Amino acid sequence: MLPAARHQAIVDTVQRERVVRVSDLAQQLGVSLMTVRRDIELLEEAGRLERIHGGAKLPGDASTHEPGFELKSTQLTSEKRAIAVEAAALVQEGMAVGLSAGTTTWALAKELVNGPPITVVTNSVRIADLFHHAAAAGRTHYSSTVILIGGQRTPSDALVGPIATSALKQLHLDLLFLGVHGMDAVAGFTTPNLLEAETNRAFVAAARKTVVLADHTKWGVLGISSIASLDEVDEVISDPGLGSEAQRVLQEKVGKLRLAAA
Amino acid sequence: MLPAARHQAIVDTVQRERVVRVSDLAQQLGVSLMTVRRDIELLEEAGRLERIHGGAKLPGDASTHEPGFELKSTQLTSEKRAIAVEAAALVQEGMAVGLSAGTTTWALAKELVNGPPITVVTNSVRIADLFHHAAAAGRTHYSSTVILIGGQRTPSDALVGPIATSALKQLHLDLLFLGVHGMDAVAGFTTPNLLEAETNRAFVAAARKTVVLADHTKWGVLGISSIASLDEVDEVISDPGLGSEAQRVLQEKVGKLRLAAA
DNA sequence: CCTGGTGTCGAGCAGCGGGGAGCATGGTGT
DNA sequence: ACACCATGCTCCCCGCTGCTCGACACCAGG
Repeated sequence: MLPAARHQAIVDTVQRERVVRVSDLAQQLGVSLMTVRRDIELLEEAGRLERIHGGAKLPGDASTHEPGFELKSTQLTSEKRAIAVEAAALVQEGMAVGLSAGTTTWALAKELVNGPPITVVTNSVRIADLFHHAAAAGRTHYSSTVILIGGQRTPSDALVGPIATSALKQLHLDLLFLGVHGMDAVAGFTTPNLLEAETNRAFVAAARKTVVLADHTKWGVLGISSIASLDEVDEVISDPGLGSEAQRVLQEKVGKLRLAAA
Repeated sequence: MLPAARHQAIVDTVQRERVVRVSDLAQQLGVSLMTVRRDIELLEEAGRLERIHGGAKLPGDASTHEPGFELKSTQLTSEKRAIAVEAAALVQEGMAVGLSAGTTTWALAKELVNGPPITVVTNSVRIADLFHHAAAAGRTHYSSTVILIGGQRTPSDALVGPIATSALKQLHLDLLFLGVHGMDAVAGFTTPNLLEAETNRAFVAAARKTVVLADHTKWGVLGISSIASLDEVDEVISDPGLGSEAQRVLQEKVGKLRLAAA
């Protein structure tokens, strides 16, 4: 067994198991404890793993095992927050408001819990949680009604599938805020998750007015599945980082474009 | 068990259950109370959880000292667990299993995450969370499919209302585990929440076989709303604390009564 | 409001298992 | 044959763990 191959095997194991002990590796690879320790020392210097007492673990694994959400929700917070504030201004007391799953809509939800009482319809467990906890803590005088659409849960905490779409068919929304993964001049609004796209299409169908929330980094990004073409939505809220060409296209196709200053 | 793995397990448990007690963690992880306390201390410094008397909770979670966290978590846990273990034995790989909201069904869910892969249908956000986190942590080889029924959220974390009932009409369950607030010779199985009762009736209608989980303290308790009469369910699982008169009635009306020894 | 009982918390100490330095050995390339 | 490198071994140290005991928090009863 060559050292390089052994190193690779160790890294593989750590990535697979998240944490691994020196003694297990030694037995599994048929080498001594010392050798494994030295390997781990080297690999730590190379930044491929992190050494801990008794073994090794993934580097920087101190955080949650859902890297997507936590990371994304800290990224671009100022732009997202500005977009959320702008969007919240569209909401009036008593409205039935739809919120798709996503980090930008989540930022909006954080604004809305402190706003006037409304009826919220969402397929995001996290967003429903947000309102639920706010109501439980009594932070809002009159609490909003939250309807969580059912279905199967995706890794990004969205509920999708036939249950979700058929539930949406029964509902009518005054206003839908849609988070997207990408927007493009020809492909329109897209997401990488097929099931989520289907659910979002149902959301759009149920809403009288659709507003897309997307920061400027979303322009030109294509997910595999289309949610809607540009002219199917009524408004886009983005931020001033959006290129002038993108602004022109959106202005023309969507009709209404709002740029939220951070 | 490596410290890092243990820390991860603790954080997972806290995120899944919102509140955990030191003693439960110690037993579950096979380490001493002191070790768990020290781990919790470290994890608190890292901001991954918050320490409370007797255990730990999610950081920033409003459900600080709900009236009787102490009480609720210690009360009847052994009976509930015994009932849950007994119930879990009825579940076989690939089944479509319904779980109503409630603490007893939640205890059952904790058993089921480590069991064979099944399809779970529930209206409890907490139970869905449980499976979701277990799957994300990769603790189960083949993860179960979880369908969360939508609707409005009650204070006890159940999703109810027309959305929930209409979603249940589309589904068929091999087996339903129903948690109830009270059972009585004449009133049958009852709950204090009208909306929850309606949803639970929809659950019963969707299931080919219904099993009620209820510890002995539920006997003679009446909620305002009836879910089902005694003869409408196929089996009751309770504990040996159940009075002999109650045993006789249940045996006669339900047909099958199982008492789980703690 | 006070008081007792139960259970939890924290500090200190001892045992144990893993970590690291230095040296001997074997295998390989020159 | 020689030099070099990787490996394994041994001894000593250190961190982790569990135990014990005194202090404190929470709950129940008067």
